[in-house]
Amino acid sequence: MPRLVDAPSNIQVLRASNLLNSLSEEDLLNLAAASSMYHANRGEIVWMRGSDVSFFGIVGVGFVKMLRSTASGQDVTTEVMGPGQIFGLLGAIEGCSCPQTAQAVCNTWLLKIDKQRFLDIYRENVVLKERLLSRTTGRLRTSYDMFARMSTGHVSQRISTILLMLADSYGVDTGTSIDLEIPLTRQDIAEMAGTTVETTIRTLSNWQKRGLISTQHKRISIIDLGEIQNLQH
Amino acid sequence: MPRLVDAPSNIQVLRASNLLNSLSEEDLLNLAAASSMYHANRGEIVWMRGSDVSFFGIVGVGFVKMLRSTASGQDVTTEVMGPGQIFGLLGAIEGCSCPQTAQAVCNTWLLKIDKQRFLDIYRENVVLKERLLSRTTGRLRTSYDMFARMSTGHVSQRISTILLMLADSYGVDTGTSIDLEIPLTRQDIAEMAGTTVETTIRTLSNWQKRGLISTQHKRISIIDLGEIQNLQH
DNA sequence: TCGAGAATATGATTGCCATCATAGAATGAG
DNA sequence: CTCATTCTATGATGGCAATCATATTCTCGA
Repeated sequence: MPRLVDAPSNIQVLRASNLLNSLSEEDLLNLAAASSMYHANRGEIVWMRGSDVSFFGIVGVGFVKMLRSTASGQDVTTEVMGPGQIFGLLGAIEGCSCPQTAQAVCNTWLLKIDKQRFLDIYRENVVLKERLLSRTTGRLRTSYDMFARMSTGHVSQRISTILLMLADSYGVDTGTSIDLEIPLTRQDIAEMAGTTVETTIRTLSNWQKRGLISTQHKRISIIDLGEIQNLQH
Repeated sequence: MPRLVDAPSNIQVLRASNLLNSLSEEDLLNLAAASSMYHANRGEIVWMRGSDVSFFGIVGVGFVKMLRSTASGQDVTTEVMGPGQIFGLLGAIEGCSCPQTAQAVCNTWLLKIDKQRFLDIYRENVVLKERLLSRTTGRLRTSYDMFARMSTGHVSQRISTILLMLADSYGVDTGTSIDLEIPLTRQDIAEMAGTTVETTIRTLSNWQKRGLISTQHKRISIIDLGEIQNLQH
């Protein structure tokens, strides 16, 4: 499979992380040396839930989704990580295996960072701890928010919530529309909204006919943001 | 309204918190002096979402639920806090208002702790920061887990998940059954499961007829744990 | 360029669950 | 003890969405 994009450098990816870029130059170089760039093909499982890996990851180029399998076998996506975002770090610090599965949404370059080397730096760095707490608090808040929205309401409300969340994180405002940078299939969106592919397709098709969004394969653009927001009520 | 239970002492409640009990005796007494015991009647709003309060709380006796109102006006309960548990702390540290509403599930004694006094202690205490991160990480994990279970599956699966979660936190194993210590109405459970009262009543009635649970007013006992767990599949 | 496979699309049908309506039971405050 | 109020219970009904089935379109790699 072709690697459409060149690999970024280790240090480049580390600097792009707004959690780690507070580290000293020395620590950054140290970490860069203890890391390895890895290319994951679309759909590739970066790691499986419960497996004990010696690294955590930062997305360099591309996107990784974190998902859980429910008892009934259905996959549910909890988060989508983009460039500069870290995944699997909390498991590394707590010393337990990551409870989620990480899967590449598209062809992705990611930096695998050695847990041990990071922990050596982490243990002595109070600022890093504070930042991490702040980041974790934010995620917790978002999670509760999504939880409240997802556990109630109709499918169209849930899907609109997902679109708006994605637009918030990975949307590019072109003036006439907000384009989502992530190549997501209807299946991907269905897994986030906790519904089926068919229903997702029907919903998005309907919105497209009404001119609220436009889609070209896996690329979605929000045209009528106000109306999408209204759908949440 | 009668106060069925006597108020615990400030220091007693502080010691019951497994986050704060690592503090020095001096700090604990200091905090105790900056706190005030408060009695909330059943249904009373301890604080409203978005309001800026100068304290966070620890449950002494009773239970407090954290809830959010969705755009459609429906309330969703995200967490239930029992004796020794802290709520509103993250908002205090981040310096923003708590994004959730706190409401007493039953007549409850809670300790209101002054934010500022706590922050003075917090800032200098690395161990406390680590513990808080650990606690927050755990909550995040639980939240994602609930999210995955709640955003998919049938109502009976969702309600069984809620019962099991409650049993895990507040269940007392009597040998023949697991009794939930929290007095919850069907409405309360419905708000946690993201469904309606009627459906919750039907589901629980059905389980009671089948001998899986027994209920006496607001008290629920799980009789056939295995079968309730099976319902999740 | 072409073909296999993935992704999107759409119809038909079933069934779960929200909603509305109403009634009975239990609780607790005075 | 009593009554208002809250809580539980249950029926009837309609609609939304899951499921199954089947095309059609689109992508990407050979």
